[in-house]
Amino acid sequence: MPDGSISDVMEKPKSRRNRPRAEDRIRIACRRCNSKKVKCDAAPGVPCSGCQIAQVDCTLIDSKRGRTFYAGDSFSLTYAIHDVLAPFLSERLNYQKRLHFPIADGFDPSDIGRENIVNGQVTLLRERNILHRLSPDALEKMLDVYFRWFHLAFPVVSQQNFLQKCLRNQMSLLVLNALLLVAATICDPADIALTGCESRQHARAVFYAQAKALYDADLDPDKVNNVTAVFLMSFWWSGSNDEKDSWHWLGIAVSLAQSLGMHRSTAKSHMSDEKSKLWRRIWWCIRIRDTLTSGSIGRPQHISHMDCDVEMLESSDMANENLLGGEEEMYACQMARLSIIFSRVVSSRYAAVESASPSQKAQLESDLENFRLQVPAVLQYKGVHGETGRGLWSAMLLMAYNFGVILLYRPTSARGDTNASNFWGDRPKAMAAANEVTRVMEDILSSSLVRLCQIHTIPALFNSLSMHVFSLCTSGTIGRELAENRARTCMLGLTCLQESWPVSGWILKLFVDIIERLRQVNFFDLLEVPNYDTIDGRSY
DNA sequence: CATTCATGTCCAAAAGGCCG
DNA sequence: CGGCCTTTTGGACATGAATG
Repeated sequence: MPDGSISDVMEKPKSRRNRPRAEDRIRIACRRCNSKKVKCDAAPGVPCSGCQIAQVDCTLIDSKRGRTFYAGDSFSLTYAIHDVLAPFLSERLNYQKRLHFPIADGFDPSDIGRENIVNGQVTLLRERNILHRLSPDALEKMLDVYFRWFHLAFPVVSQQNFLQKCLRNQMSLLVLNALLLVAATICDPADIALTGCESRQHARAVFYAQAKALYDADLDPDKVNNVTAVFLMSFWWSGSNDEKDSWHWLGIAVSLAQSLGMHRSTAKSHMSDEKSKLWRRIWWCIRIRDTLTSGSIGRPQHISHMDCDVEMLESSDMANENLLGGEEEMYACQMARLSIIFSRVVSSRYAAVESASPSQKAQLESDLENFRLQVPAVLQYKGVHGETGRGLWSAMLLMAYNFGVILLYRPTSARGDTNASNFWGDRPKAMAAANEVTRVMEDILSSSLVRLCQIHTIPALFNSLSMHVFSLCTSGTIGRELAENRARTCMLGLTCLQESWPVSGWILKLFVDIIERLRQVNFFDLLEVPNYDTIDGRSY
């Protein structure tokens, strides 16, 4: 054996690569060589020897080098456009009547492939070293919290179906983690320990990281799962410089949903009744959240009313989700109705281009009033019951309603040109709404259910706070006293809310900082701003 | 300029096919 | 079934754009 000497064998584990001469490497290989992973010698205009022998067309691969493409940031968008939207559009031509076709269908839950998908998801998380699994007890507890306190406001998953899949270990880890992110946000402080995390924020971060990794890796072929998960991820917002905030994830949810055609009626698409209902619920949840988010952070709405013809959400759509009373059942439907009006308030009053006419304004006013009148009796606010949580849904609805009222009526500074500012502003109505929000918050605070508040409580409170500060600057002694107390209640509410929603904390801090600065400049001497920088979680 | 990272090439080992 | 040849595939390393 002339060659197989010992030294040869010893060499093997190290590097037995004889410097590949960079010279004979070709710039771009042809398709065939590329797929076969063999050396290619194609020159411009001349087929490579491999293809010549095989007598096939020698075409160079479509290289991505030299193109401006940053995969990380826009990954989600890339997915939405290339993977979902493109096939949708290309098939659209021969698809006139039916709006939804099989290509958009997700996997059947009973699919054989489901196990592999779950395994693939676990593998990815393990590789990234971020796999965090809950004990069966903890999982059950968190799911319970989710379905008891969140699901009815945003019924984006089918409870029965999901729980069954959990038992069979076939649920999408993507959806599960997004769901746990929400559960960790609103669960009882005592439950956090069950998850094995140090704090609520830690738990939130853990579940978010897992969901995001799974989403980015694009491991779940079920497109509806992706929509659902991304929607739930929009409840994540870590701080003011987090680019991937609620608005970002919502935008993706909207985009993915629209590319599936969720914004269109499914009536003519021969879809199963159950699926049709689920789609309708998901779509309305996205819409509700899109308008409320837009109204609170002042960015444009993703969804245009004109593009949608999904039937209004009805309580029958919520069917077979086990309901305790009428209140929960009606909540989402009422929010859906409100979101339509809310959306118009935002787009007509706060559009970049002013176009609303007095009659449109009057229409909005009467629509809001009528909305309140038609709210079913079970959802009319009659206080919050601390033990059972009864009344919380009514409270949330009332908050959202008043949030809309404030947005519609809040007066603008009288300094500027008065024409434009007086057109919309109606201070007494805005004040009344702010006071009502404050009263409701007071009830919630004394019921110790703050952590269960929906996220729109924050902008509602914050807007009320602004109104109180407004009257603080302009009222007489008694008015000031009242306004001061109300402002304090709002701040207390916002402070408590930050336990669940960190956004609340930093918005409040920003606000307090600004007021501090104004005081120093002696614009007006304001209320004592309590120091909320450090919160011990108990005694406020 | 150095570093980082996704993308691309192609070596070499494994797997597959065929024949006597 | 062993030897020889072809095809497939894992993965080391090169490359170049983006970024520090």
